[in-house]
Amino acid sequence: MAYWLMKSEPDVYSIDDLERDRTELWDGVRNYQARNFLTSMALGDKAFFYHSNTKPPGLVGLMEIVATNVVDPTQFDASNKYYDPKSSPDSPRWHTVKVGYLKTFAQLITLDQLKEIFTSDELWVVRRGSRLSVMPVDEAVAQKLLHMAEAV
DNA sequence: GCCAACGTTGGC
DNA sequence: GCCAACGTTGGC
Repeated sequence: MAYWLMKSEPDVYSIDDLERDRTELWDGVRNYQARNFLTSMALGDKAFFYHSNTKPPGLVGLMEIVATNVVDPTQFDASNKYYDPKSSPDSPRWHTVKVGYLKTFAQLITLDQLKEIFTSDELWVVRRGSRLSVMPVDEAVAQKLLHMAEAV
C-alpha cells in the first residue's frame, strides 16, 4: 500500500466537503506528472489531503483510494472549466481516481511545520515553487505524518 | 495583490 | 527543436 499527497483549495473543495460527500471523483487534474501519479494509484492506497492557497496551508486529513483509472468526465464537457478539446472519448487523455473520506486530523499540520521537519527530497510539497498537485509520500514520512496528526 | 516558479503553446 | 510569450499555481 502506497501513500500520496493530494492538493485542493478548500474554497473549491475541502476536507469538510469530502466528509459530507464520503467519496468524490478527483477531477480537473491537467498536469501530466500529476496524472501519471494518479494512474499509478492502487485500490486501498491512502492519500493525505492538503489544503492549498489558504491560511495556513497544510495537511488536514486522510483519504483512501476507492476507484482507480477513472476517465475524468470533465475533459469532454465544453462548458466545464477543465474541458480539453484535444481529448476524445475514444482516447481519453485524463484519468483520475475516486477518493473516500477516512478522517480529519485533530489539528492541521501546517506547511511551516512540514518545512521544519522534512527536506524537499523527503516531501515534495515543501519544495520551493513546487506546483505539483499530486505526489507520492514515502512510507517512513507517511508514518511520521500520521503520528504527528494524532499527537496533540 | 504580488510575483517566483514553471508548464504549455506556437512561431520560426 | 528552440525559446519567447503566456497562463497558472500557490505561498507570502
